[in-house]
Amino acid sequence: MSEVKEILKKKNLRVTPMRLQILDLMFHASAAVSQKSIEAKLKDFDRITLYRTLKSFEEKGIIHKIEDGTGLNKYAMCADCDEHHHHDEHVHFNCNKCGDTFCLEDMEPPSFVNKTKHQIEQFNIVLKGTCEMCLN
Amino acid sequence: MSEVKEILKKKNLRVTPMRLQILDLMFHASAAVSQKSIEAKLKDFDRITLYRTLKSFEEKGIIHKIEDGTGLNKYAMCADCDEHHHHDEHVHFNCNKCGDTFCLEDMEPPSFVNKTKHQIEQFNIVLKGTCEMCLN
DNA sequence: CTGTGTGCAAAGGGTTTGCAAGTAC
DNA sequence: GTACTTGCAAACCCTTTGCACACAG
Repeated sequence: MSEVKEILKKKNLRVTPMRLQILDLMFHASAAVSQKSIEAKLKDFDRITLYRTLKSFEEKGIIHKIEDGTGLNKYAMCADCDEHHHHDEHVHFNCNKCGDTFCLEDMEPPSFVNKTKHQIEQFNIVLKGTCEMCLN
Repeated sequence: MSEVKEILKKKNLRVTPMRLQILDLMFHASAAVSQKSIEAKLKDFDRITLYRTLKSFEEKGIIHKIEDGTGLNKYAMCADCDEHHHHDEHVHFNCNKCGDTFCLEDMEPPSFVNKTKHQIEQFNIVLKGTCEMCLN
């Protein structure tokens, strides 16, 4: 709990019980979390405020949004992002069976040689398949 | 107009004016089209029916949905899809300036060597940047 | 004390469902 | 004629906005 407290202070966000619990939940999650799953676990907090909380976390570079194609936006802690730039150009993986989404920090993103006439600046890659847990 | 008529017949969908016009629009579009842009061009048709039309086209493998990260879902004709399988594993490109999205049919998708413990089966790649038109 | 954060109510937007009338074949 | 398709109304869900109260610093 004290780690996440430090994160909030470092980003000049006020330390409130709601923020602590949300951030703690994400800090210890093994997969990216959807807003829905946060609501389910933290029932007593207001759903609308949760939108604002996630938005401010995202703006400060504490978390990043993952569009994994399931329709549900998910969020995960940023490894090295800040309010100026999101370094979220790593590969994401979404399991077709359990629906969980992970950041594949260890996987090298492919270099896109610019064969098209368009100028490539960023990219978003989501791999899909069966995750380690569901394979066994 | 006769090409799209053949497509509908081949997929066992009834040939109606609405379907012809929607499909014709997508057939001749240079970029993927959003539902909003279809509504703008085909004002006289019912918005709700358009949802169902796009859904049935997608289910029959005539078009595929592209989630380009703009929030607006877009659709493009499938090169070689059918009701059993979508071969939409080509790379997509989204322009930050004009917002247009293209299928990069010519770009070879990278082969993902399975370095993770998860089993990779499909992928979704969206490149972002500035398109040819906006560069000039 | 001051400004930020929270909760509630309401509004907004996109999407889906139900049903009767219309139309392709 | 029959089954599919359409249009309209209403419902549903997710997300945003406005505002008064509560609370962190």
